[in-house]
Amino acid sequence: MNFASVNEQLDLIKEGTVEIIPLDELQKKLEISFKKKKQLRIKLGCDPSRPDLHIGHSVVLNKLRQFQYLGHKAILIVGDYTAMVGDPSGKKKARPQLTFEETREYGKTYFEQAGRILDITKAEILYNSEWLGKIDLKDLIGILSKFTVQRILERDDFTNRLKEQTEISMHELLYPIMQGYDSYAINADVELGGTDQKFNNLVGRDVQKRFGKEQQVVITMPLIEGTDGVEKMSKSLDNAIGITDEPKNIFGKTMSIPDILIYKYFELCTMIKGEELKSIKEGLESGELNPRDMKRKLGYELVKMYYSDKIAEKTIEEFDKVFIKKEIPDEIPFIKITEDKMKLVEFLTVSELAESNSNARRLIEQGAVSIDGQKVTDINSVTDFRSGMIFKVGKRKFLKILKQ
RNA sequence: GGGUAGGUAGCGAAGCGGUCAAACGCAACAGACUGUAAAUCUGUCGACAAUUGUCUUCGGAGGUUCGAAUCCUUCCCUACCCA
Repeated sequence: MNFASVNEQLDLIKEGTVEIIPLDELQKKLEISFKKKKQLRIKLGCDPSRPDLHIGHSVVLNKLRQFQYLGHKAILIVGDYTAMVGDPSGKKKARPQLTFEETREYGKTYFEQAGRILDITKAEILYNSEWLGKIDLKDLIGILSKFTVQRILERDDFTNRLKEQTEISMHELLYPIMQGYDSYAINADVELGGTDQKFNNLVGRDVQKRFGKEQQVVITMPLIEGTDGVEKMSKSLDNAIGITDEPKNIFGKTMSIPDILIYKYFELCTMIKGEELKSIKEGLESGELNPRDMKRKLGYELVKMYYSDKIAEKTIEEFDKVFIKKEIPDEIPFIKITEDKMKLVEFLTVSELAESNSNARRLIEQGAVSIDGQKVTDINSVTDFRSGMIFKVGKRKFLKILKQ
């Protein structure tokens, strides 16, 4: 294994990070690793309950990939133990407790998706039930006695929640310690995480210290805003660009982000680095580069990352066709129809172009529905089906009729 | 164990006996416009039926009333204070 020089590694690692705590320890670790030709162990914890990854998750995964590229060992920890215990912290609905089988299944999905970014074959994959499951109450009390309530409550989240009077359940207080114990159990040299994980990851350092191990370095990465430009990217807020989304959706959603987010996405979600990245930043700031064009490029890069350059080109073409030239895309989903005619409202609902009959009527009233380019505004209209007929609802829903 | 404040549509948050399918904000959807699924503006945003009608919703279950999200009983859940 040949490593790049320590300084080269450091420069690359620093890119895009928020904090490296502490930086000099990282340098030391890299020096030792370089001398002894020994891989550093880079830990990333993943939550098996939500296996749909989006490009917000990719920020940290990209960093992990970079470590792999530099020759280090990526270690993915699946938090199956915590998932099996079940986290009831959602306000009203207790999250369902996952079974062993489910955690394995979700874990698998996670690796499948993370594998689009990482070289999963070279990563070490561990389930924290392996060691957490063996801790009995006596051990746990021993571990807990090394921490104070004050220390755990220091965390901003908890302070805020106390202030805002939202509940904090007991096990949430334990989670940082459990996560920290993972670092101890696997001898992590570095732990990666979003800035929201800073506290947890720092507790990892404490646990390692208490148990007489070398402490890990904590690297935090920014959280990115979702396509709305305001809230943190998250699937439940419906502002996420999923890495398994269809190409046209990855591209389209990218085109819908506010201009201020363009650079951030380039920096954190694509593989563009160094000079090229810098010129994008400067071009956008000076106004030399048209934000629209940069968004196109961003969308292209993202589709390329998760699919291929060919598909990315095709996606751009289709986008131009539909949204700029207002034409019909090449590939349209189709529906097989046996009836000769049907009320339009009813058809829109059964074909799922509209959610309900009421919704279908609204869409027609709003002029959102057209058949073969002819706008339909009569909510009582009856459609005679013909093979090849094309329905358009709103800007981006198309459906072709195949008569049988 | 005692007390207090609460649980309202995807979220946040009004309403506190009829004019409540429920203000307002955000999100979402549609239209216009454009540089794009950006910004801005306009409209829509429970379901069914259609031109203002019916049905199901305001933590759950009962009850009072011509009439309840609004009052009563009871149960469940949450936060805070006291013990």
